[in-house]
Amino acid sequence: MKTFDDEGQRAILEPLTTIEMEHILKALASSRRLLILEWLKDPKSHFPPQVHGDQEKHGVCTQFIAEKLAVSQPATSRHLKLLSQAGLVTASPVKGWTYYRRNESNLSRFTRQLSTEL
Amino acid sequence: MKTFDDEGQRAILEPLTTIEMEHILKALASSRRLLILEWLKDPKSHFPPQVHGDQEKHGVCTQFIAEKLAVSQPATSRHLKLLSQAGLVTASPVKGWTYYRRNESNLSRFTRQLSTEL
DNA sequence: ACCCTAAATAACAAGTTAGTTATATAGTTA
DNA sequence: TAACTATATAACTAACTTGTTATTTAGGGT
Repeated sequence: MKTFDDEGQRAILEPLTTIEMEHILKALASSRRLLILEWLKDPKSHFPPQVHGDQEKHGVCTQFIAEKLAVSQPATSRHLKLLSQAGLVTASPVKGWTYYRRNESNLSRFTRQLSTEL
Repeated sequence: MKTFDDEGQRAILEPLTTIEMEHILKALASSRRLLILEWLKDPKSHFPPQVHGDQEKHGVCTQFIAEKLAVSQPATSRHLKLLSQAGLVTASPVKGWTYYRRNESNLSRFTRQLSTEL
């Protein structure tokens, strides 16, 4: 549930629950998943050019991430699912591919809240 | 290794390594350990008065934390060891007791770095 | 319809985490 | 020294995580 402030610009979000914070921390407590988030900051410099979807706009397909992680496609798929369930990345399924990109607003919402609550 | 700025006031610390960041995230990815950190913000309101060491100054003894967590003393000891190894709490062994208190500078160093790097 | 590709899911093995009880260690006190 | 207390460690078990390979699902192209 979210509301908007007077200017309707910045979303004013409910604070993340303790359980959500814990899920996010678990999602981040993995060198592989931290790497994925790091790479997704700048897809162009970390992944080969994508002939189908726009990397900047929709994100990077699972295959590319699996190759760079050097683990199997199913293992990669699970890492991405965990990140996605934690709200740290957004999945965009398009024509057989699934593209993943960072969810910047949730990432910063998390770090802001952690800074004040921890 | 740390150096100090011109006024010698605030410590200027080396940034935490990726591996240290990951250890901290793993230490935080536990509801039990998050609770401990929360309780240690205000020992007086969460623990019985301590006749031996000063709670504010040295921290809270293992027993009290074990009782409040409602898990065994050894399990509690391990949780505290993980937090301590991650640098998030400081252990002060005094006369048979070990007191644990939050390491505020490391906690804020971590949240600051996470905010910029994540 | 058939084949091909990408991704997700299922089933399983290996390693890690988190709990337990029992024991060892260290300091204090009678 | 012996007894008592607080904590840490050892040994074990159960549950969770993370990897694998095999299979299923879903789309697109011929």
